[in-house]
Amino acid sequence: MEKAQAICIENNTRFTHLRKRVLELIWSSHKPVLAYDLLETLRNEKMNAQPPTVYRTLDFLLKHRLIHKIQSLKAYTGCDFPDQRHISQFLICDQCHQVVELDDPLIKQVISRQARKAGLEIIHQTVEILGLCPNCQTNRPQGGPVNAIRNTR
Amino acid sequence: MEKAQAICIENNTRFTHLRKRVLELIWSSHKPVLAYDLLETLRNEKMNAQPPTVYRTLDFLLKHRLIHKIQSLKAYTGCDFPDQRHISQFLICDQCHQVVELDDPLIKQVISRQARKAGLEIIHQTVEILGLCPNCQTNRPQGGPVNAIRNTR
DNA sequence: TCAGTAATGTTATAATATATCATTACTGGA
DNA sequence: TCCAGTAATGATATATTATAACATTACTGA
Repeated sequence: MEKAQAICIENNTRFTHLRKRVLELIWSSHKPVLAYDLLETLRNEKMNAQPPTVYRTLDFLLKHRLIHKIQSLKAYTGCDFPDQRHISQFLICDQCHQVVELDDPLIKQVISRQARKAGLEIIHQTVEILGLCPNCQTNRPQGGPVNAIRNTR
Repeated sequence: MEKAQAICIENNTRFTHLRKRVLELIWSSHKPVLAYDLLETLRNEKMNAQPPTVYRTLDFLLKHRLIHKIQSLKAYTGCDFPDQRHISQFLICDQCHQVVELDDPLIKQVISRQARKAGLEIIHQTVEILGLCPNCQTNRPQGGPVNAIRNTR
């Protein structure tokens, strides 16, 4: 939180109650959070929120690299390394939806190299790896092998 | 198209008019297509389509690996190598939205290795690299550098 | 203090996606 | 050929995710 505060000061912007609260909510969840779940929580706290309230706040937090969006889950998760610029990769458990953030230089480098070889000037890398986490591998549901192709929600 | 046909026969399922037409539409577009754009096209062709018509067909084509979904664009694109099982990476131009499909074994291997190192049993890799394609690099819009963080739509 | 801007409130609506049940069309066996 | 069973599609409704546009409030710095 102090880091978030510091980043806001540095960027000459305000770390308001709303922004702080949303960041807390995202951080306190052990899984990526959906925008409308945040909305509901804020409403329960009598914060009189509407969808734009949430999406604006999420945009702010994304812009200042305090959170990430997991595209394949349409969900938002805290950034583990807010103070250093980095490119993340996400390991997503298909069963419990827990997410691990990697900051793997090797993956980053290989992707960068191959993309540039193809002539692309890179803006952003989205790397989301869906699978079963160690815990869910042992507690499997019915036992059948998981189909590799599916919509991830 | 013959390959699509063959794949359906092999999987003991039907390559109906609807499925064929949707696949044609996706293939004939040089960019990833949105579901509701497909819907509109089908309706213009007097095919009397509703959202489930399109999404069911997309699910079918995804399941049989005839198309891919680009998560960060919420759009669908033809698969360049439908007959061989593979893991794709996508190079997406932020400006013209053109997409190139890579099937890069090195990226695949590095990601697999690092993910397994973290204990994940992999189901699927989503790798989407946003940038500027060679053509759009020369025809830049106003000249300013592009912000690295944004919502990709 | 007050003007300018940043942030939030408010209303409405767009865009994406799925659930459910009804109907039609194909397939394979009697 | 006909019929039963299943695959595919039709149809209606609704859920979920996200943004546009304008009004109001709250902070900041001269």
